[in-house]
Amino acid sequence: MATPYNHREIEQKWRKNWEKNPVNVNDGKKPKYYCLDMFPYPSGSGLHVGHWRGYVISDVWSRYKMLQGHYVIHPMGWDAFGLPAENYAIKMGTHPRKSTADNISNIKRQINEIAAVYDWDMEVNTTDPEFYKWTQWIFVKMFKEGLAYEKEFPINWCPSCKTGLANEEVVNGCCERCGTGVTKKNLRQWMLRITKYADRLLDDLDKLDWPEKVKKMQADWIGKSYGAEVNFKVDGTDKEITVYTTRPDTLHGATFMVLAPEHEMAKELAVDETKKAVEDYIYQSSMRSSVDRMQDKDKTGVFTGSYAVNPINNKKIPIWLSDYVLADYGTGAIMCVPAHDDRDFAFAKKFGIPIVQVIAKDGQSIDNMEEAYTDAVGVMVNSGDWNGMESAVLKKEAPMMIEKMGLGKKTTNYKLRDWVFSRQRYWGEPIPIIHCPDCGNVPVPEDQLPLLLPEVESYQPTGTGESPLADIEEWVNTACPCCGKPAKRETNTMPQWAGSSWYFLRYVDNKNKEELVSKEKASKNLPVDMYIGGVEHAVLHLLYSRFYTKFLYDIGMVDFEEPFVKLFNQGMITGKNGIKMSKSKGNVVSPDDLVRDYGCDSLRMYEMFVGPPELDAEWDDRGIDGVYRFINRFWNLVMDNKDKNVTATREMIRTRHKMVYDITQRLESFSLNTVISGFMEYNNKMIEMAKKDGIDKETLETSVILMAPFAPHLCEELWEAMGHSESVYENQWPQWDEEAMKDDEKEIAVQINGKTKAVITLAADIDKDSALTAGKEALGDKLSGNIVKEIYVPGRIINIVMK
RNA sequence: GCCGGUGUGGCGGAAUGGCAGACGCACCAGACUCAAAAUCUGGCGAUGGCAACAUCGUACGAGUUCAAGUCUCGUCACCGGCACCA
Repeated sequence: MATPYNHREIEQKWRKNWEKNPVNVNDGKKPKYYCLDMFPYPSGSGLHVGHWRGYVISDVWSRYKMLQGHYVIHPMGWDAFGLPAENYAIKMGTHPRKSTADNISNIKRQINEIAAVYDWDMEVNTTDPEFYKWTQWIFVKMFKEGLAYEKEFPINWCPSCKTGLANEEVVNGCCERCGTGVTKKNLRQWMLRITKYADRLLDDLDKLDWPEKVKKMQADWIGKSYGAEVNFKVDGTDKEITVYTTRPDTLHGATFMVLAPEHEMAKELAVDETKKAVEDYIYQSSMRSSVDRMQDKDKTGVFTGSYAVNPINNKKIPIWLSDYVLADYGTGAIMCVPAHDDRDFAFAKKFGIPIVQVIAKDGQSIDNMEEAYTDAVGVMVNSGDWNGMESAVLKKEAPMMIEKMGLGKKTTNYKLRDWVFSRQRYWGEPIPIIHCPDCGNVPVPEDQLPLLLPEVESYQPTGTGESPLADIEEWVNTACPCCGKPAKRETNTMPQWAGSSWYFLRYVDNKNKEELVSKEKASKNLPVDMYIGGVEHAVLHLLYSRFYTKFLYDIGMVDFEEPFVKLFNQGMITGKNGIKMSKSKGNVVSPDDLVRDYGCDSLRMYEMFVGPPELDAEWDDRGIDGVYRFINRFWNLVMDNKDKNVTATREMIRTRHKMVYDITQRLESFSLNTVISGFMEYNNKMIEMAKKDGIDKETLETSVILMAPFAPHLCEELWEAMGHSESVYENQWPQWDEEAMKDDEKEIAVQINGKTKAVITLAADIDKDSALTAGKEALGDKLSGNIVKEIYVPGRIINIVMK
């Protein structure tokens, strides 16, 4: 018996060896492959087995690509700005820089336990001034291009985090981070004009090899719709109100109009009798939180006292205010066609407004509509010249027709809003803008970047909704770079997304003092070939990164428009009953003990074995025993047979080629759980063969190479034990030969009417007639009655259909 | 409400329309052992039968097919996303 498997010794040994002789080196000849992990926020609680899974997936993929002859760019870094460190600072008085550094060193130690081929020379940290210099630089560039602008308007405000939020950060009316109900607050904010890129962000989704689900989520978020803007005159005045509608075909059915309470004309439409009610309604709406507005589906509203004129039929229709109309979508005003829109219908019913049907469903007009008919299917009625037209046709043509008639114009709309980019917090990149009374907003000159984040005494946001930076007078007061007169610095900081929107560019040139990334290195190493991370970033991070990349493309910094060619979202590892692992739930499983008891290789393989990588999986410690046993059996098989000089039999050769084929196919389709079960199956098969005739060395060596992406220490050790002085990663990924894979004989199920009655073994190349004859023979007595049909699927099945 | 996804043994899960349950966990029995652990061998969907075997079985109901976990239609359940977007 050979030495038993000792994971501690082996793993220590190879860690040291790899440090001296790295296995993933850029010799300048190999083609590059950029495999990127979503970089972590260095939280205080460290890594659990769920984080491991993602990092193991990307490392398996990286090592597989290495074996296919690539130099793999596989970096890691830290998304280290953000609220937790700042809140910790408020509570404990520790500077975020200190707690962040501590967390990073702890997590780095844990990540090293994974034994991934990360290249730490490429490490980046978003809070490093040498990094955020460029985060600020991009902002200055955007400002100069007119993409960053200031605006005062009611933004999403989290009362608990005491900061403004982007639309993307509001989930069901609550703060994405802390879950507190979001309110509106009127504040001066920095905005990024992401809407200017809406069409490109939408259209370029087609180019991406991403999960359809994520592409759809992004498309839905951008929310492009086609329709028309129609102008309505306010009766008795020369004022006009413009509405946006996707259903201009129903224009004749518009019997009232509703404005958002925040609409600029809301107040002036009130007449003496309605003035008080209108002002009350506007005030009440402003006080309601988003959650409130969303939960309460019951329509509220107030009549302004004014009327508009429907331009298509000159009918007078009342103008109402209601908070079901959103101020920041379309024009903040809508025409209401209660017969063909659910919300308008509910509103009209509640307030007794007439309902006029303009599309006849199934050619019928309905007298007392019970619900709105929202399909654009049917013939137009009550619609003047449009009567008799098909609604579906009219829906497409109406925008152009309306434009020709001079009633409005054809237009498109998006749900995507500009990005609220400023935060009233300390631990983020200072926005490099100086407010000068004479020159207006002046960016900090590029040669003066980075604008360092100053020290503060208190991290607590100020009561006025300003950042703690506002309290540092000597920092705030500065000279205008333009005219030299006294001016004030912007005190807001950037959101956490600022650094993560471009970090993947910096890895490949992280020490460059002159440029964000040199053009040469960018075009040589990017874009990212494979991006691996959780699906929770399907909208925010991925959309922002795409936006930044397109901007950098436009200003000539990079020569690609999409940062991530391929995307893989791994599922979450949960505790029992699918409960998310968290410190507060007490169900966090730390990898540390498992690595100690079973070894890194066993944990890596078990992480892959728990289930399909794209699905969530409940963690169960017990399963790792199975993987550990498998590794031991494999170890013993190789160690006991490596020196026996067995000549390969036909069966051994066949098994080897089949193994290469199966494992490669499963890897290519990212079915990593079945790769592991495949190893187990072939291991069982090899053990069985070894018992009979021994096993040849080439088959053993092949299996070691195939397993190397999954169990690196084990495979290096076995490879060395088999007499090789170079690393197992010096090999090329094995190839299979179709001919060699072919079986001589096949087991064929013999069925009557689709039910298996016998199983026979036939020569693989048998002809149809002989196969059927053999099949019928095997059935014997069971074959009674009239044979209607005989089916032979080579290598699989014989089915005799009888009456 | 709309849009996705999923539904298979006690459990995790596997099956290019072709023998459902690979592989593993747990469990049961046997071997080894003074004994236990470890290891090895065998068993392990349900019902009936001593047995060979038979019947049923992939959420539920229809359908297409020689053949359906897989394709089509409908229903239910759970998960995820969006949610008054005019």
